[in-house]
Amino acid sequence: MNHHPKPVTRGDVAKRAGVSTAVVSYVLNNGPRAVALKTKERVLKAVEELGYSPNAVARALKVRRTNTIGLIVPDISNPYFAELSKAIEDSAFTRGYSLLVGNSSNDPEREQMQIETLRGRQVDGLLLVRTSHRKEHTILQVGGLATVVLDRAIPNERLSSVVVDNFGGAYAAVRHLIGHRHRSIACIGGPLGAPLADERVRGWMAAMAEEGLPTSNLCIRGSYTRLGGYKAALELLNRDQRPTAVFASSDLQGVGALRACYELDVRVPNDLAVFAFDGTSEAAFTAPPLSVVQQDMSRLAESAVSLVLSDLIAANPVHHTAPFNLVLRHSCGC
Amino acid sequence: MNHHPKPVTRGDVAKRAGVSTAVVSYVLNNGPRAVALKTKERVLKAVEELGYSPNAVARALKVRRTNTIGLIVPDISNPYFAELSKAIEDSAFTRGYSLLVGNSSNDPEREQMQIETLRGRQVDGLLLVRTSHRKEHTILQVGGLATVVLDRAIPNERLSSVVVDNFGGAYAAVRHLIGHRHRSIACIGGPLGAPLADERVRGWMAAMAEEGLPTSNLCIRGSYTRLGGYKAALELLNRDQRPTAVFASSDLQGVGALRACYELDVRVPNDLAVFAFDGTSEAAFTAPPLSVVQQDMSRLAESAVSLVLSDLIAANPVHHTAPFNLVLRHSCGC
DNA sequence: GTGAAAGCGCTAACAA
DNA sequence: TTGTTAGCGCTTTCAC
Repeated sequence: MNHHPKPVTRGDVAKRAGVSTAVVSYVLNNGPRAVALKTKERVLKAVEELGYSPNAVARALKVRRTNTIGLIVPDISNPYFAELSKAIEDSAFTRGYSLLVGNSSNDPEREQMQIETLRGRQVDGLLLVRTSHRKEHTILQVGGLATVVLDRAIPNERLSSVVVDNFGGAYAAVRHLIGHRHRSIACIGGPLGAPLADERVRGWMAAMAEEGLPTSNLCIRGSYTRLGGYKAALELLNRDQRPTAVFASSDLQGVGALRACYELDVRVPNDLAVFAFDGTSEAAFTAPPLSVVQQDMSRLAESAVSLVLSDLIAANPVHHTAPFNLVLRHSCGC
Repeated sequence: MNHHPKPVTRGDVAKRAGVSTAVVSYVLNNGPRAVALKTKERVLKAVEELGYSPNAVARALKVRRTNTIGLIVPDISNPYFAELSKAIEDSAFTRGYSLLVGNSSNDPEREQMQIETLRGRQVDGLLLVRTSHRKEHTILQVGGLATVVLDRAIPNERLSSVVVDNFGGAYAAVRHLIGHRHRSIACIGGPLGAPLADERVRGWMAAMAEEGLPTSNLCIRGSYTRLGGYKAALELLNRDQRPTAVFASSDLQGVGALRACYELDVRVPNDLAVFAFDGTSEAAFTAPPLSVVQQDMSRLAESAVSLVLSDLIAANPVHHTAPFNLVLRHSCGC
C-alpha cells in the first residue's frame, strides 16, 4: 500500500485525453455542456487508464455543497440510535450523500462541539438527537445550518423536527394492557427533563386517567438504559403491592425489567405484563419476547433526510410526526 | 433558520480586524508565524463579532488532509459494530478527526462503492470491517488509501489489521466449559467463509480435540444474528442426543440460543450451558446473563485509529492482535 | 463542441 | 511582525 501516490488530477486526465479540463468535467458530470461521443470515450478511457478518482473536497469547495449530512446522537451504541443511524445512512446513501457521525456522549458541551465541527465541515444538513442531560442554560446554537431534530422540537428554537407519536404510542400500549384487565400498571419513564420522555409518561397517564386508575407513585423515572429499567423494576417489584403490569418507555428499560423479573422469579407475563417502547430488534429476542410500540426507522429516517435536504425548512420549521405500530408478542400476555 | 446567510470568510475577518488574511490564519492556526498580542486580540474579536467559522473544506483542499477517517461496517445496527463505532468515534474525536460512516449492508458491491466514495472524499484513513458475504472473485480495491481492516487480514492484500484473538478467545471459552465437566459441547459458528468465523470455530475445535472430545456434527454455522443463533440452537436441541453446552461465536447468536432454550423449556445453565463471543452490553442483561469472551472495544478502536493515522502502515502492513477477557456470568454455570 | 480562465476559502512560502 | 500571492482541484461562464 502506497501512502502518497502522487494523486491523479483532472488536469492529468485532460492532457492524456487531449482535451481541456472543462471537457473532462462535462463528461464526468454529464453536463452542463454536451460532448461529442468520440471525445467522451477518449476521456473515459483516460480516466480508466489513470485510475482517476475525482476529488470531492475540491468539488465541494467550488459548488458549495458537500453532499454530506451530519448526524449527532447521544450514544450510537444504544441500539435505538444504532438502528436509526443505519436507516439514516441508507437514506443518505441512496441520495448520494455521505454521513458524518458524531457522538455527544450525552454531554451538552460535547454536543455543541460536534455541531461546530460539522458546521465547519460544511455539511448540507444536520440531523440531531439531543442529549437528555441538557441543563436549562445550555442553549443549542446551530446558527444558519439546516437542522432537523429527531427527539422533539423546542418551539422557540425554531428547529424542524421528525418524531414518532410518543404520546400516542404510550397511550396505545397502556390501553392494550388495560384491555388485558390490568388495573395496576406502572410506568418506567425516561430521565426527567428529556423532551420525549415526558410525552411517553403523559401517554401512560392519560390512558390510566381515562379509566380512573391510580398513577401516583406508580411512575419511576430513570435513564434510558437496561440498568435503568432493571433498577426501576426492582423497586416496583419489591413493594408490598406489586403492579401487575408495567409500561417501559424504551426497549432497553424493558429488557432491564425482564432481567429483574428473572432474578426475582417473577413470571412474565403471568405475574407481570411488560410493554416497551421503540421496537428495536433486541426486543424481538428477549425471553419472553417483548410487546412493543414500534417506530418505523426507515420512515423516520427517510422523512428526516428528505426534510433536512429540502429548502422547506429554510423559512419556517416544519414538524413531522410519524405513526407507530403496536407489535404484540408475549410479554404483554397476548 | 436561514439557509444561505452569505458565509463569512477569512477575508471578512481580515478586513474587520484591519489585517491581512495571512495574519488571520496565523492566529487561528497558532502559526506558523508569530503574531503580536494586540493584533491577535483584534483578530479574535473580529472572529467573534462576525461569528466566523473556518471552512474546513477549503482548508482540506489546501493542506491535503481532511482530518476525517472513514469507517465501513456491514451493519451498524449490529450491537457489536455499534459499540465498535462508538469507540472509534471517540478515539477519532479525541484526535480532532471526524468519522464518515458507511454501511455495506453485507453487500460486497456496495462495500466497494463505499470505499470509492470515501476515497473521493479524501479521508485520511479507512477502517474497514468487511462483509462476510464476499464471493471469491470480488477483490477489495482500496488502492493507495491507508487502510486497517478490523476483521482479519488477507495476507496477499497487504492490508493492515487490528483484531481480537479470535482463536484464543474461543479456545478459552471452550476450555472453561470443559472445566465445568461438559463433554458434549456444540459450536454455533459464523457464516462459512467469513474470516474471523473460521478462527473461532478452530478455537472450539482445538479445545475439544485436546480433550479427545468429539466435534463431528457438533458445529452448526449460520449468520451472526439472533435468528441465526436461534435456528442453530433449535436444531441442536431437537436432536436425540442433546449437547450439554454450546459455544456461540457471537453474542447475537448466544441471545438467539437463549431464546430457543426459553421456548423449549431448556434451563440455562442447568440443561444447557452457554458461552458467547464479543461481550456487548446486551449480553450482560439477558436472562440468564451470558458468560462471554469480551473484546475491549476502546482498545481495539484506539489501536485501529492510531495505526491508520500513523505512517507505519505505508510501507508494510502491520497486524495487531488484541487480548480478550473472559467474563463469567451465569449462563456457563458459574 | 471545445477551451481559457476566474475563483470557491484557505495556507504558507516569500517578500517586506 | 505583517502582507502579497500562488496555488490546492474543481466547475462553469463566456468566448470561440
